Amino acid sequence: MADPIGNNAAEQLRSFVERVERLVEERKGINDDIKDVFAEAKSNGYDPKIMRKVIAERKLAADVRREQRAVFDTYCAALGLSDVLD
Amino acid sequence: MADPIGNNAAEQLRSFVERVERLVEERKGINDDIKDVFAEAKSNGYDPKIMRKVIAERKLAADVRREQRAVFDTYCAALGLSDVLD
Amino acid sequence: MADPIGNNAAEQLRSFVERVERLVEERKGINDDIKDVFAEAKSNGYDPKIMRKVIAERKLAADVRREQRAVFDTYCAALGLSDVLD
Amino acid sequence: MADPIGNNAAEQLRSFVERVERLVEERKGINDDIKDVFAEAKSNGYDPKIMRKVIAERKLAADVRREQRAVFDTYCAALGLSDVLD
DNA sequence: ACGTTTGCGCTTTAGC
DNA sequence: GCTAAAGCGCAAACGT
Repeated sequence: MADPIGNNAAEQLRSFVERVERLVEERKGINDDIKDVFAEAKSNGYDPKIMRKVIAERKLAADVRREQRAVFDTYCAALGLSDVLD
Repeated sequence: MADPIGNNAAEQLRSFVERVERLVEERKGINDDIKDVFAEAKSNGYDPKIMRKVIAERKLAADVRREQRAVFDTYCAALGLSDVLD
Repeated sequence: MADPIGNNAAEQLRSFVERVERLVEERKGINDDIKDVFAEAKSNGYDPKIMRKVIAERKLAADVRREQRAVFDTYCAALGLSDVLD
Repeated sequence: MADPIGNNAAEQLRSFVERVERLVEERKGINDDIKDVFAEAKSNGYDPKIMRKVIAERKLAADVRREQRAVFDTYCAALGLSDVLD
């Protein structure tokens, strides 16, 4: 039986949609894992709320560092320097 | 040298924090993957916006089905029936 | 004594913050009022839980109507019609 | 025409429901006002995100103070002291 | 009075 | 960069 044009397209679209749905499922799983870790930490006497603050702080610090590094790299490139911090 | 009390706690806390940070990283990776799929679909001529609508619709339908199934199970349990749809 | 630059800014910021805090207080007051109404209704023999369901239902209906109206307006605009329901 | 029993009840119920709905409307208005204040602050160069943090901090401080005051009052009462901080 | 469950507001994230 | 939407934590409310 011949494969009508449009059928392939439908299959392809279906494939894309299902790939996204699969990834969303995975993401949900990870979110659940995160909740589990906080719950476990809490049962060990740590305050989840404060932990979140700490994590946010570390993330911010990392972002700042990344940004400074990017500026530094830009300057090095502008000056024709090989990057000494590699 | 002995391990002072409090040090273990610090290590444990650090472990929890890093586990969360690792999971957040994974989640970010998945988000990127999702974006990639949409980009690929778009380059194949599919409209990402409409795809999102379709996915949302499918999710909603799945939720409704899940809900109906839950009600059905409740009724079966109430009637002392083994669940024929298992 | 002169008013140093930066002091005005601090005052302005303080003003914004306090306005928000005042509004949050008002909101809390309203929430308390709502609780009072439910309590009064309950003491008159009405079931708060069912009342909440009714209110939610009415809200949902209103939202749906609003949404339909938005779609209608969109169509009117698309067709270059002045909106007859204004 | 006589007023059947139950009609008064219906009116009363309707009154309660509408009072709640009215309060919910007011609350929504306040929420909008809060958004407006943040928007205005932003247009004056203040960062709403940081403002929120500041407000949360102040609230926390106020709560702590309130809590300490409550404990203090309790102790005063337990010791038969009139509360010197009134 | 406590634990469970639902609704609300906030935060964060993604798209435009 | 801004605006809209989804996910999350939190708090109040109901049942035990």
